[in-house]
Amino acid sequence: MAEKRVSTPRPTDAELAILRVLWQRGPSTVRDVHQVLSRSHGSGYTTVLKLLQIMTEKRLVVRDEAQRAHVYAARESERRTQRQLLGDLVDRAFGGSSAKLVLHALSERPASEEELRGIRALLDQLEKGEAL
Amino acid sequence: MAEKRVSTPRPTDAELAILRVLWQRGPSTVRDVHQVLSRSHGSGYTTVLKLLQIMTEKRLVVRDEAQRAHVYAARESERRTQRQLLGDLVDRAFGGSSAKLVLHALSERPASEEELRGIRALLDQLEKGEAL
DNA sequence: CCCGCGCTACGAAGATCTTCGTTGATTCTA
DNA sequence: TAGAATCAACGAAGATCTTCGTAGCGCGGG
Repeated sequence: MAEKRVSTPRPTDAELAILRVLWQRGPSTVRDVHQVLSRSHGSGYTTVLKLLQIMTEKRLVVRDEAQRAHVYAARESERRTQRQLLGDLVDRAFGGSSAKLVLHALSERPASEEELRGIRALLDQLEKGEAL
Repeated sequence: MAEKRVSTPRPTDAELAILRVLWQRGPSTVRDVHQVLSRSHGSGYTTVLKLLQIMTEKRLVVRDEAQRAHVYAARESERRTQRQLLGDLVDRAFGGSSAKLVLHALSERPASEEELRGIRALLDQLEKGEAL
């Protein structure tokens, strides 16, 4: 008897590239996604199609077959997926400490003034013990 | 003609598990690594050996063959590897914005008072325009 | 001296990922 | 309406990852 996947698996690199297009454009056809990706990626049409078919099986995306050109949409929000990926990385490489990760991230890639203000605001909230 | 890898590739999950043992224990034999991993992982001895051999080819680790039981050590520091993994994730999933990642990380997993102070200190430095 | 144990090396199998060619069906158009 | 364009489906190939069985070597104990 086959196991039933309880949660969506971690998207691979190619799958994440597709998800980013879907998050950015909203529900899209294979052609839509392919045209965006072909610029940066150079991947063929049927490659994108196959990926989307597999992602449908994996339940990373949902497919609307009402029209001849099926319309795909990301199943999980960008935000939620980012959190999952972060959680994975924290566990796999940072021993579970998100603060360590934050320090690395900030020292690696400078953020803008405005972004830093946003982080300070969040710190303030956290120190007040407020839940998010 | 084969291309010469200019930088070490991104470690896979299994490879990262081994690297974490090496970072924690320092230079170790296959047996050492295997004993640590077999508790949590259940992986066989020759599996760990094979991984370490491949990681040697990929230059993720260095091997000292002076003794009959070779001694392996991580080639890149834990810190540097963590930065690379973070940079990858920022590019692949966060559109290059490390600030977005920080916000997610902090709101996902609360940090301690002391850790928050560390982050504030770093923010101060960044706002003064100091390089790191 | 010789056997067995610990160790490396090798190769192969199975899984997953990524790619794309081909086929056949549907829709458009001249 | 016939041919062209568009599309989903399928399968297969090649790459990488992970696993482990087996072979072969050297060392140490009996």
